[in-house]
Amino acid sequence: MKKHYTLVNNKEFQKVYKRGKYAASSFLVVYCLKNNTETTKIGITTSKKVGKSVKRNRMRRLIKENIRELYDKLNKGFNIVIVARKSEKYANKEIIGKELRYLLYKLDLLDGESKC
RNA sequence: UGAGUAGACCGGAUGGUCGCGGACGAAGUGCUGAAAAGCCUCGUACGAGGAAAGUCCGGGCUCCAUAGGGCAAAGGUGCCGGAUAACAUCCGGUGAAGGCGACUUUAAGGAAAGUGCAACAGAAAUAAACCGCCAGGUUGAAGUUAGGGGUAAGAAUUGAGAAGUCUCUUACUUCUUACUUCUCACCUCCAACUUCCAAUCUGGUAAGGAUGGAAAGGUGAGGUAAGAGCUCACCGGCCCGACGGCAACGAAGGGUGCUAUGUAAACCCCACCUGGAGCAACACCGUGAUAAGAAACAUUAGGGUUGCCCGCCCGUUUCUUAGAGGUGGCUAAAGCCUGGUAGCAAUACCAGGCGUAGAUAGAUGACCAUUCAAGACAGAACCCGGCUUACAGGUCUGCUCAUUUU
RNA sequence: UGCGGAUUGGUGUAACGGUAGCACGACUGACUCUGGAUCAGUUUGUUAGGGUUCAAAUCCUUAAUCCGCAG
Repeated sequence: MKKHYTLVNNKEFQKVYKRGKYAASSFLVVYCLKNNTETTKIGITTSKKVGKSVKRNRMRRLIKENIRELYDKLNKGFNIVIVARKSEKYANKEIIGKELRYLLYKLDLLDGESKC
């Protein structure tokens, strides 16, 4: 995931929160909004509710790792924000990946082929 | 062998595939650009901690103020010596407390400069005199002794008188009176003395008195009217103190019967220290993204509000206000490792070597295999020195105590 | 990142270093045919650890949680 594909400014995040669709599960919340370009930009936030810095970093890395695999399959032209809700001790890549794919499919961002 | 105590160290390892960060190098007329350079691609080595944490202290660095120093305020520190750039840190020592011991803990100046506070309880709280104990006076009560007076009764003796018995006398008996002696009861007066008696006054005393954190040295003996350092012995205290130590302080010895509670982490006094703000500081380049408010226009359409309704939100242009963004600061530093010298040590000096993350929404992850003790606490954000707090487990060393054997 | 403040029963709040109080709750009983109201009673405590003090909610210190302000 290269740098210029990530959301940076607080304003962009606020736009997505205000005007976008969302879908939630027990671990994650995904927001999305059309941005009228050909690239998809992704932002990840982990609030302090998740835990201390080690837990927050762990959740962010797991989400990143999953996004790295799914990035090419996503429909283009969206701003996506992924929020981590809570961290479980035994959350690993598989569980996060399942939920992420389910949520993206729900928002029509993912083709039906890779649905699980 | 067991129990304990002090210190040092480690904080999963190895290999493979994919991925991330900055650095260095290389190639390509691939893209942008006038160029420098940047992006893209490939390769190389490197890439979180003992606490990176909390932000509790101290500094470097930057800006502001002063451009000379002092005072006050406010805050801090507080046994002594040393180390250090500095410190509330560290090292060594002193005193005190705890432990059989190794050892541990210690904000440890001043209470005779002053002010304040000490609830409740208790007789009394910083000062004695409520009870008690003792002595003396007064009064009362009781008792004892001695004396005086009165009333009533009895016994004995003596004297006198009268009567009776008897022929008379003597003698005997009875009665009355007086005196003496004895016994007993009651009343009264006066004196003296006594009291496991009571009241009150004066004085002595600090032994004893349910309390309290604290009651003004403790224990024992003598002493005393009762008591008391009143005296003595031991212990404790205070003062002086040869001598030792740079100092805190220790201390042989001598003197003194000893009047002075605690609290300064209450105010305070004394000594010393501190100008303020912080890398989101600051410097440079720079632009028209964005936000807020006002006015005008358009529309009741569409979208969002996770299924429906109500309600709410979302547009364009102009003006005003704010100033976004990027680069540097940014890692070579009071640095780390090894050895030597000085020092008990903290540490200092010398020599050699290494010079080791630098992100900017924030880089360390995923999967597989092997192995073991099955991996805790936890993620750099300008940088150092400390402190504090969290932490699975493991390794090593010194010392102490107990038991067993020799 | 820096600065400041707070923490007392279930809730809101008092308390000079000296017995932790008040109101609303909750529970129990009485009254009532029953409930409400009323009356009587009970329960629940200083964020945590250490220190100073004879004695800490209060003073000092270390930690935890929460809130606010600046940029």
